[in-house]
Amino acid sequence: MNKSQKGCDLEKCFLCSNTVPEWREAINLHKQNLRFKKGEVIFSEGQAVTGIYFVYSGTAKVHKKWGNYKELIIRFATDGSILGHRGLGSKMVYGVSATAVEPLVVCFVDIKFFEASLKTNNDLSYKLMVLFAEELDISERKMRDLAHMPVKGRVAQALLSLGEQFGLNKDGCINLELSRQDLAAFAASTYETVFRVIIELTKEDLVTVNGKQIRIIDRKKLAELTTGGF
Amino acid sequence: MNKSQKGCDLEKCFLCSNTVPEWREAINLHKQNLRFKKGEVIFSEGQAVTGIYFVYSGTAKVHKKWGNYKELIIRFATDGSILGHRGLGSKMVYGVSATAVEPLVVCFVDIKFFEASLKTNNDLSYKLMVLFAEELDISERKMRDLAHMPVKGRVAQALLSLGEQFGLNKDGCINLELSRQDLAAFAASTYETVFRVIIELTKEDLVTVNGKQIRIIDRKKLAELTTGGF
DNA sequence: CGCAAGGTTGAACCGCGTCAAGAAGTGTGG
DNA sequence: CCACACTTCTTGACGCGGTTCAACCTTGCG
Repeated sequence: MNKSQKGCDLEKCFLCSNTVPEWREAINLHKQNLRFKKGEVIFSEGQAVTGIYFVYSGTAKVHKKWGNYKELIIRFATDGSILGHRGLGSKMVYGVSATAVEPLVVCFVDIKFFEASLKTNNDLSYKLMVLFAEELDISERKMRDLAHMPVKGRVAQALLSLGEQFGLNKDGCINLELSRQDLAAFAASTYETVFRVIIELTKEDLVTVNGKQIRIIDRKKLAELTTGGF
Repeated sequence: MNKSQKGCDLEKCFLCSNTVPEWREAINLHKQNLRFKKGEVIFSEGQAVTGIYFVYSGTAKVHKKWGNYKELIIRFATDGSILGHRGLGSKMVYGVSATAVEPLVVCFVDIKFFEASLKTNNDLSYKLMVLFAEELDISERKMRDLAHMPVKGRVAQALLSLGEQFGLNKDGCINLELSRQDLAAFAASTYETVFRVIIELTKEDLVTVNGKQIRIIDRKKLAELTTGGF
């Protein structure tokens, strides 16, 4: 982890880009830029909340442990995303962990200052509220998927949403180098099962694989796997 | 469904109880009291958002369909809860359904008015934001449980949280008459499996059953079933 | 070159969802 | 008050999907 005071463009974060200038100025006084290498932990489940992180560049996974060996990746945070905003609730403890999966630059904002801002800046808290409403929507959809969708559908869903979030590079592959381990944790399954499912998807010409890269070929048929057939 | 203009005590709703008087007065002009019988639908997944509902009394289940026959109950809404607040996001469509499981009285507030209030009343949007943060926390924990916890643990978790939310009556039973079907949907399992699990729990002296009533005997051991053994 | 870390594959096991069928309640009309 | 239908409960048997374990094979790296 490396500190620096320059290079952070808060405009990228939607919470800041359209909000009152006072907040931007104020946050510039209180922010602290932090860098994390791949694999470094930003914060951990159970830790006391110290502040909130605005992702400037790079990627982090937001995950939750089960036992000592299992985890579930809740979401990925990229440019403009916010990390640790769950600290706002009543109990000031992070409910999830965040770990860099690509070299990460974030702006750290002290929680006290952030809370104070929210209480005076209506635009800010309104936007955060809307953001949360959307995350809740996603979260509830995922809960249903976890409960009723077979692994194949969950992998398809995982690939589709990764493609949407990270885009495709010139080869048409998902623009994120993700270990199979992490893909499995994101699809809420195991390494081996995800492996086999991807082979299946390859044989059905829905995706192709070279190395860690996965290219989505038939988005439509993939999407069909994610419906309950209503 | 039955309309009436009196008998709704918004003080019960934490969003109103401590907020500025202007909002309480304004909402009293815009609210509409609605009654729903057991089994009646308040709103359905996919419908356009019309407004937001404050639960005054009774109970509703918030659920999501999968295919034509499966569903997942996300949560239960009781006195003081809010329904339909997910409509605040960008796409104005309810992502879940809400159905009364006990005779329900709600205050309906038009979404336009509610949005306008949020944009001018900072206290209100701040509180809603905090509420969402807490719900997100719960939602993410549930996601992990769904992914990694076996059915027995999920049933235990379901019973514990029902006990917490609805309290216990004089017999020590969970203070909610819930069909086994609904309990299964809440534990994200099937009728038969939940049935068998409850028999197991009975034999292990963690709960007792008479009819639809379930009494929690050993809260501590139940809670043990809900951990991954860290 | 050798070890470590991840990739690949097969086989066994088992949790739990599914189906089926009978029992026991619950309501309804005659 | 009984007969009938209809839902909810209860139990057994079965089998599939998916996790787990274990072994072997790559690949990268010091």
